[in-house]
Amino acid sequence: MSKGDSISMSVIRRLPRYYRFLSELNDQNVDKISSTKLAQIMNVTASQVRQDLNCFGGFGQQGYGYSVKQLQKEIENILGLNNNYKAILIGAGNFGSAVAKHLDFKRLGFELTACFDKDEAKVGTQLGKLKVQNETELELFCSKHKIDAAFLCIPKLSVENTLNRLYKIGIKNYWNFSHFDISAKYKDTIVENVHLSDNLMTLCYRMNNRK
Amino acid sequence: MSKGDSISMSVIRRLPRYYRFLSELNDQNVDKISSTKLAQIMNVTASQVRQDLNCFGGFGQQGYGYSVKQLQKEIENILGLNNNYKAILIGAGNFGSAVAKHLDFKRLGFELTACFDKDEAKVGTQLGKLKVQNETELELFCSKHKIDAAFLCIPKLSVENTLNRLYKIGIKNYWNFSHFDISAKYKDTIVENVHLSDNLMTLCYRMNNRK
DNA sequence: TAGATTGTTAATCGATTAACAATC
DNA sequence: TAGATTGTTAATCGATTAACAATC
Repeated sequence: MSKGDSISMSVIRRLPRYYRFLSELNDQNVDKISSTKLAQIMNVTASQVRQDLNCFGGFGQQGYGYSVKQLQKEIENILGLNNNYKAILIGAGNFGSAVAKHLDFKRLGFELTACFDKDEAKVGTQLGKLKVQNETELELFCSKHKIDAAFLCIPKLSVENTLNRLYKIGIKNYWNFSHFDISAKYKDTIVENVHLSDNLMTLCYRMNNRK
Repeated sequence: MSKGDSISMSVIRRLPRYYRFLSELNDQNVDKISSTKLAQIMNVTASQVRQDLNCFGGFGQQGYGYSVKQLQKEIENILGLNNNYKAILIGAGNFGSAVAKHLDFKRLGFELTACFDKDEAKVGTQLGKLKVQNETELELFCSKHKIDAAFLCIPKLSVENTLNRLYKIGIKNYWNFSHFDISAKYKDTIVENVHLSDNLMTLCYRMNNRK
């Protein structure tokens, strides 16, 4: 794997985990680490650590290891966490509120700029630092602000309609909490799905099949 | 792959998705489906569908296909969704509440029997059908009810302490929303992690690397 | 220099896809 | 019976691990 080749999703999905462990090491004032030690802490093989990192560049130094601070910074850049992508949240229900209030978007590459809901009762209420807006104002708001992504915390049946509107105004990156299969129907989109119920069913399977 | 061999996690994690699509087909009163058509709908290969299903048994009929209703039922049993595993939720914050209120646990193999929080202000408040209990009553409650799993919606720093208590009373199956690495430190546990922030960073990476 | 540890190539392992004989 | 589609084996592809020469 040489730089420039496209990176496999297996590697990409491991990056946030490297980033987290490196941040922790940095907080503990560890300043250098070898692939062997990092692998131990993270419960993976040293080979995998070196292979993964070398997809993006030679960040280490033979005979020494990796500088924790530098490596953390490199991964931060690879992930693009400094982008401050402008995002809007649709759906201020249970999950929408939890997401809005709980996550530190800034540190994750995003800035949450607005929340929308179609329930009149929710419109105008405060959600963290934001005021819930009426979903009818979606297009107007987005024409005023350059929005990069939408977090969809609405029920499956509402998704298609909302998606048509978002897609039309050029918002094509989604964080999707519903079971609506976005990428199948909307081309040129980037979708990350959160399927909590699939996850819970998997737990059920594994409990059911404990040896 | 013959029945009895242990199933790979890749296959296991696809089961809930099969289950969802089959449920939908069944709701639409479709009563038979071929691996080819199911594969089309789900955007996978027909080979994969047949290989996956045949890990568990020969549920189809040559020249005909699969009975939707029967296949759905089979996967329901494989996943163990009729178990009604008794679960408790720890942490009635943003995510804990959303989880408690939003998910239909019964259909996912669980029954949520209690919620705990250590914040006195939350104790006694209503969370869906449950009343939030003081976390100090954890052991007492669990000694009275046979609890199978715990949903951990508490911050990383609280996890270790709570986990010690749960582990001691024999609760070893966890749905973990924190970044605390449970399986590394607690043996003989089954853990499914929900790492929302990793997921969001992955979205960031992919936006950042759009070709 | 000697020791350590990377970057990278080669070997292995596992997962996905293709092919087709079995059979409804 | 002929057509369709499974169950299953074999081929391919990709991801992980091992090994080691390069080098700090």
